[in-house]
Amino acid sequence: MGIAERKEKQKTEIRKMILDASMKLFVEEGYDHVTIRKIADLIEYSPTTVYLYFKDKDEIFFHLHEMGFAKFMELNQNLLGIANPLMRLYKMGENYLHFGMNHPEFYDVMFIQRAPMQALACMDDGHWSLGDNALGLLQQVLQECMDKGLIKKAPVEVVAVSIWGMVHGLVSLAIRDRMAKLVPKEDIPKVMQQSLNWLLNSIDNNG
Amino acid sequence: MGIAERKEKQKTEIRKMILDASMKLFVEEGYDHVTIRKIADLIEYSPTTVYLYFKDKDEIFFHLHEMGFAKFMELNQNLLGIANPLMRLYKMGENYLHFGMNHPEFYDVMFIQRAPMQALACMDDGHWSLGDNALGLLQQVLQECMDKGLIKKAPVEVVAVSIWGMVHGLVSLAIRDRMAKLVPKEDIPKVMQQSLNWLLNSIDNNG
DNA sequence: TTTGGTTACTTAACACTGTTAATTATATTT
DNA sequence: AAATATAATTAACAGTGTTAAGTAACCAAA
Repeated sequence: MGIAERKEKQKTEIRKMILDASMKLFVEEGYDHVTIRKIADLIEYSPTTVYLYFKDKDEIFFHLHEMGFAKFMELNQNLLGIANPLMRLYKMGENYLHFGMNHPEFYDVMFIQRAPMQALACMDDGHWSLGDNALGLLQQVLQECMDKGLIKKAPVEVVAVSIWGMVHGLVSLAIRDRMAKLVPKEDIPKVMQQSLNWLLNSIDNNG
Repeated sequence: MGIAERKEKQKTEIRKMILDASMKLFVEEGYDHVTIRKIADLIEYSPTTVYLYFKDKDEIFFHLHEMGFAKFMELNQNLLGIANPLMRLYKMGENYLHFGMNHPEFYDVMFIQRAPMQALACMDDGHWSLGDNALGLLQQVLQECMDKGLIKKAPVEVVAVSIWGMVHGLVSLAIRDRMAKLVPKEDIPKVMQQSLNWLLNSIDNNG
């Protein structure tokens, strides 16, 4: 059936057009400016056509959220060459902070907005695999650090959540302007770096 | 001028009515369900009347944000009796976590949403005094701990931002459903507690 | 090739949202 | 009582997500 195949191809093609348009609007104008009508304008279809390819707006944001994770994974390729797990842990934190500050829109939809999680809840496998994988990596590194006696022993889940909590807290306070009045805007990256240093130093056995 | 006084009184009375209605909607239905028209319905005025008392919706959210801080300060009264600064620091963290988990809507408008900060930016004194005061308290406690040799010495600003970052991170991840898939919902408060314990233990000199 | 049926897409509309200009009603002052 | 200033309203604009109903395009069988 060559026809069915072609149809399928066209369908995924339009899906891609919609996501590309959403992405463009998202990156250039931000979360709030991604509207169904603007997407439709960009792909030169009527607004209702969008609903033939996606259940609702949340589902589109879910895919943007996935693209954000892909971008983040890409950035984390620089971890592969680092043998020392403690150094790798440090670099992971640095990557996280950099990603959040350099791509606040993506960070927003990945970790702050409710939309993608609501779309996820309406899916067959309601598992947040991308987020879980990321935290899994963190847990692995921590376990390795503990096994080699580089950091103080403690339940990995707790330490992982704590570290993730801190870097997420720093980024989200910053991009939602809760730090600007307290720490001069230009100093924020530096202070974040210092916070990360301080935390990892506190748990370092040779600190 | 008794008339001017009475007028002034009426004006602030209607302002209060608007804020009370907003608060009611906010607490009962959440951030997204606070609309100008619903507020107007509750106070039995037309929607446009709201604009005679508040510049825009963000300004209303700014006041809700302030009410949230008032609520939080109230909760923190239990710190007054604690002489040991390290114990006080611990209780502060606990209060923060409890407040966030028990009043997610308030936490949202206080630390996550952009609206109140935008309203604040349009004011004469664009200073986030409430947030800054809260962090000031944290810095004081930390300084006291360091002076008494209870925790390792480090730049207070850095440690303060780090701790705030972590508790904020934990709460905001939780209330935006980023932890639910990873930590069973009923275990979240316990894990948070453990995270706080772990962090404060890490910096404790007698740990 | 023409008919019938499926699929793809659009038009029109609903029920909302924040916000503003113009208008009416109310209260105060002359 | 008439003129003026203030308060509140109606009507509307320009958006939003989303759905029901109608139209055009394509493919399969007669």
